[in-house]
Parts: sequence; structure tokens; C-alpha cells
Amino acid sequence: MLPIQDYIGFQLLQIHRAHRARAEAALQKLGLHTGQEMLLFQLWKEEGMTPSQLAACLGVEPPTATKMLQRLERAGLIERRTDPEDARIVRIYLTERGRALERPVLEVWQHLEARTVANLSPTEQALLRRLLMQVSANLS
Amino acid sequence: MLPIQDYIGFQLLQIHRAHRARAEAALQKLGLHTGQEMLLFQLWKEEGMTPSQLAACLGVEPPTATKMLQRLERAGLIERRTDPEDARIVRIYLTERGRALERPVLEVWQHLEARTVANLSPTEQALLRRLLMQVSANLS
DNA sequence: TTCTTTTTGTTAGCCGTCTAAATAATAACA
DNA sequence: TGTTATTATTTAGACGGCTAACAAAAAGAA
Repeated sequence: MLPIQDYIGFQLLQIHRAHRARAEAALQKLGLHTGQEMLLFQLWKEEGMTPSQLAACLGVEPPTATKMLQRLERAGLIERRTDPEDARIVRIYLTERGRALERPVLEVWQHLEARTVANLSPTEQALLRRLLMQVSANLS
Repeated sequence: MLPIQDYIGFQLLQIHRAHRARAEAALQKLGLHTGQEMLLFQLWKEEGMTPSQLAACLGVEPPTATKMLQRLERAGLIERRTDPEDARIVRIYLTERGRALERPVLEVWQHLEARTVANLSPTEQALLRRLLMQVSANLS
């Protein structure tokens, strides 16, 4: 009969919201919204991926990726090209403006990550990572 | 230059999504959506709270609480009553149907919490809780 | 008393997320 | 060949979440 605030599930939810709020504030200066940088991370690593592949990398359903891609396209950061060999397939490429965001976004994330694990020793950080991996496996 | 998947921030996001998906699946059988049960938890503890108070308990902005309350009202689980002494203030009360959900929702959460911390010893669970509290403080 | 400020709540509009259903094109089979 | 099944993507519509702007009521000040 624990109060809801003591559940780890509740704690995770609160942390997620706080983390997103921090990310939103920092990404806003770059004209991005939280989550969009995830897609860009994948594209900086490899262009020409399909919406489905991107969705899988992000752990998201295809319609979610579609919507995010529409907004990124409208923002002029990516472009769609239909695959010449299979007209069902769409391939996503970065525009110049999309490529230019790599460094500043990386800095935002590194800064946020540092803040997230502040006051934790390297040992504790490794431990947290391991425990979260177990939780992740439990919920998959 | 870590891949994004190795960031703790990314791990937290994935865990949150997995956790929400599990909660959604279980709550769906009760006619609820993820997050709504949080509001109900507060009301089961104390009725007559105002939207602002509820938002604060949930760590959410007032407009978010307003929307959730509208949906819960439409679903017949809560009702609004204007405070007789101060017409600005709205007080939220449960309906019979809202009260009836306490036990089944609690069971859903206990079950999900057990799954979340499965394969973790009591020591590890306490450790995880402590580390998450630190992360939470870092991001606040 | 009347005007201004503060407080409370809601509306509007955006984004991420989901499921279910529609669309379109390729593949497979009879 | 023509019909059916499968695959890739998008659309529609719901929900949680946010900020900014609005409305209404109470409190305070002149």
C-alpha cells in the first residue's frame, strides 16, 4: 500500500519529464523539439534510411516516425526520396541545414548527460547503467 | 562521441516508453489511459483537491491537468464542483465509478512495479531508488 | 468605492506517442 | 496472365505533455 510517489515506475516518469523539459529548453534554441534530435542522430550516422528503419532505431512505431519526418521536412532539415528500385520505399536524406545541426545538438546532449549523472561517481554511473539495462529487459 | 543509445538519457526515454506501453495495455481493460490513474491515485487519497493542486502532485502543468480532468469527467469517473466560497476555485470529486477503480488500478500498478524491478535483489532495488533520486535532483 | 493586480482555470495550438485503417506498390501464386 | 497476399508508408483520431494567451473572480490600493 505504498504511496504512488514511492514506486520506481513513478520516479522514472518524473525523471523522464524533467529530462525532456531540460532537453526542450536547450533544443529550442536550435529550432528543434525533443525527440527530433533522435532521428537526426541516426541520419548523421547513416543517411538513406527508411522511415521504418528509423522508427526501429528509435524504438518507436512507424506512424510516429512519419509525423516527425513530416515536421523535420517542413523545417527544411531532411528530405524524402522515393527509392528508384521499389516505389514503396522512402529514403530519408539530410539537407545542409540538417547536417549543420550535428555539432550543436551533440553538445546539448553531452551537457545534459553530464547534468543527469552529476554527483554520481563513475562506479555509480556504471551501476546505474547496468540496473537500467535490467529494468529495460524486464519491460521488453 | 558515444553513440546516442549509450546515453543514460536515451535509456531513460526507452524505459519510459516501455513502461508506458505496459501500463497502457493493463489499464485499457479498465477503460483508462496512462497518466489518468495518477490523478485518480491523488483523489483516492483526498477528494476535493483543485486542478492546480492535482497538477502539482503529478508534477505537471495546470493545462495538462485540465485536459485530463475533462476526459475523466466525460468518462464519468470524476465531477467538478465550484467552491462555494471562491468561484475561481474548482474542486474535484470522485463518482462511484471512479472510487470503484481504486482496487483494480492498484493491482495493475503493483503488478507492473514487480515486473519493473524483477531480477533485482532488494539491495539493488534500494540502490536503484537512491540513484534515481539523485538523477531526479540533478534535473530539477 | 473604483481601479488595478493577482490568482485560478480554461482555451488554442503545437509536438510525441499510440492503434486502427487506408493506400499503394511489389511479390507470390494459380 | 490475372488475382491475391504481403510489405512500406501514410492518414485519422485519440491521449499526455507543453507554452502562450484569455477569461473570470477575488484581493488590494488609491
